[in-house]
Amino acid sequence: MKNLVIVESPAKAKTIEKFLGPDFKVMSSYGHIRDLRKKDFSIDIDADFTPDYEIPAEKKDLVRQLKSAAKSAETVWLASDEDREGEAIAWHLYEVLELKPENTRRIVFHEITKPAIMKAIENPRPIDINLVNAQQARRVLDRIVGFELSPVLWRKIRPSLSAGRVQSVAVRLICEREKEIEAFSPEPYFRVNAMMEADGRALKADLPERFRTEEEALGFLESCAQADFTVADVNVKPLKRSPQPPYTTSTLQQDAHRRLGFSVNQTMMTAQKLYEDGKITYMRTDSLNLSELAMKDIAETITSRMGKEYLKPRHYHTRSKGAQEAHEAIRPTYISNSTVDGDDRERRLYELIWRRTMASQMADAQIEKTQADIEVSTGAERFRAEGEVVKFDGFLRVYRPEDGEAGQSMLPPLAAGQRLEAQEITAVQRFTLAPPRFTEATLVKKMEDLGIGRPSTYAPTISTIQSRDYVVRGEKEGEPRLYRMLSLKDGKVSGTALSENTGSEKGKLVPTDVGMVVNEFLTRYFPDILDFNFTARIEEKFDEIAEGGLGWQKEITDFYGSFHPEIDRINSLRMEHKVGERVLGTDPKSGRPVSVKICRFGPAVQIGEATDEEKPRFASLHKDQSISTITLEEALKLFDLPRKIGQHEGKDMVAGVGRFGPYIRYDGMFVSIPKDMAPETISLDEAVKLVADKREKEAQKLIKEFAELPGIQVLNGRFGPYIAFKPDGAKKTVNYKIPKGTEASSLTAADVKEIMEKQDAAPKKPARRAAKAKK
DNA sequence: CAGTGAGCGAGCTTCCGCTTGACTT
Repeated sequence: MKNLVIVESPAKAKTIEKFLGPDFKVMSSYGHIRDLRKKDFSIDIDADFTPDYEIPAEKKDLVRQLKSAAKSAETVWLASDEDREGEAIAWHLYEVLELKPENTRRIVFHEITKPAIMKAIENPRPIDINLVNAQQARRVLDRIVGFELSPVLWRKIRPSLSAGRVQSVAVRLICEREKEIEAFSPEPYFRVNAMMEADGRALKADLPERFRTEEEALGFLESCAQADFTVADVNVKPLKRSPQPPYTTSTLQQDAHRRLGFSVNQTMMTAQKLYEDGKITYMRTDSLNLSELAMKDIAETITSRMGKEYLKPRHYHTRSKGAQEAHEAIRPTYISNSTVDGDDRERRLYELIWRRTMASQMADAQIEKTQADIEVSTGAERFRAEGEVVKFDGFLRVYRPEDGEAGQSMLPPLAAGQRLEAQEITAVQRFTLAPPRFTEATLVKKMEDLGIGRPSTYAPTISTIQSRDYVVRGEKEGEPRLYRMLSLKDGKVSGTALSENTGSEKGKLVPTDVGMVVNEFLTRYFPDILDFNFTARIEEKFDEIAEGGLGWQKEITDFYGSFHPEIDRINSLRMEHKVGERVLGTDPKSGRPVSVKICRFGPAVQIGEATDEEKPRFASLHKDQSISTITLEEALKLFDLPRKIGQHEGKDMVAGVGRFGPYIRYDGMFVSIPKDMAPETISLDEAVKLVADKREKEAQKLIKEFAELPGIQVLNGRFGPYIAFKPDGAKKTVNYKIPKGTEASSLTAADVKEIMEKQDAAPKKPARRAAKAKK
């Protein structure tokens, strides 16, 4: 083999191989091939922070293949991305594959086009060890922060918690926003608008002033009853609107959320599919750049479809902090395809990308904005009517901005001095708005603004803070709120009370008690790490390392020198109360103190102290309760459960609330209590019925068992029939799936045995680190 | 969420950034 080219992504490898011809074999590293060992700290502090790298098990096979390919190649071309991580990947490849300097070349290209790649091949350079060292500094710092901070949380708050340079700041943003919302009290005001008529044509006008009270609003409406309305002046001015740049990961996530209702994860999965199918360019990017070739194609498409007056080639420059711009912006690979095959999501996301890309190279929209002020004869206030006429649609032809005034209607022709007829004037009560909770997409935007996280980590970070129980996607619908509406029609003012929904948390990111407590703790004791500018500041240091002006170990030594003593200090602090603990008062029955805090299994109430003679009693908070708001009464009420409802056939019937919600316990079995009943009030009769229903269901559950296979049952489960096996004396059952197309009721003992053996022999898939890992 | 409802206590948990798997029970 003559040439081996190694890139990071297999989809990229496939494309490049086509450009390069038969003398080149192109393989992929699938990202990093080596990292710090997963479990241990893996940094030798005493040996100048020497990292202990390993090839993860799942990469061993790949590395073997790369190594043998490299051995038989005359020249190896390391073509990983041109950024810090890419340079490190090249270096790790060089080391691990034991490459030789004389036949190794490092090349880079920002766009996957034949000329760009040919040019790269003609301009190889050595591996930039300074850039590699900047990556090592980044990697080592993140490990130090994460692996020293997290254990502090285990000791002081709860096991298995996590903290890190990125996730902890993300949680902080959400917690602080929540505190702003809690501290906010909405102020009512009245907003007035009018439906008017000019020579038989309707127009809408608003009053720029707001009224603070209903009395003031009423007074104004009443004064309007006798008033004349006259156009005072009409102001027409041209307005230019320009398109937005093409998508990056972050803006695509935001726009797909707003316009298509996609979660950040959905967007990334869909984009990944489009990328693998060769329909769009790489989807994890912070670059606004379009290749010359793409610009040319887009220009041609615009010209041929819409005419050259719609074309305006534009180059965009990124403003985002820490952008590394190793790729292009996200764009269609072939702009002439305005749609693609695929499922619904793929088609919609593609179309969005196509529109935004096209628009980014199109002419400004020319708009004529008309503004008319309307005098009220009885007072100084003036109504204002606004209208827009699009003189030339430009980029609006393919992409409409979501927010903003686009779409305002036209006004009928108006002239100064013209009299208008008021049809109806209404004053509607509104309320000042608290700052909005973050959605996944707006959190990503904020993180990008702060330079925290990278395109490849936005979606995973959002998953992490949710799987750690720091943050949940809100489910509360909000509450109805009454508001007043006053209306002036036919000379009479009438008032109505209306209701609207407010405070909905649906789909918004809401901090949990654990999230709040962890955030309070970290911001108090580690303010430097939690500072919104921490990442930006160390990025400057990493840049210096990359430029060769600073040794990476020196930088890490400095950081560790100030960070680690703080860890020791906080660990040794003896705290009288647990972090986040709130003392509610005393239990009137026992006279012992009552407090709420984060316990091993989450937020809980505790009566008494561990040092007391009698052991403390515990009760978990309900899902809708919070450490910060629960009262003593509510807390004590939690100890009313589990409650003995009575006896049935000589056995106790007990109601309680567990990890999976309200339940009835009877004769060693548990039955969930449905939503329309409560454990506090459920009657013995109701409970008996629930138990009977469950027993009946249980009876239907068993499809088959076999005398010769003890402990094995064929059962009817939530997802259909399955085989359950409980080894003798074991606590847990092991389940096996029944192959598709097999009738469960006709299974024989031999069939079952065979299914089980087959699945036992099948290789287990590597454990996924997901939310399921929790107990 | 293929069963379930803490507390014993040994041993475990944890970071960020590159990449895609093989699954839909």
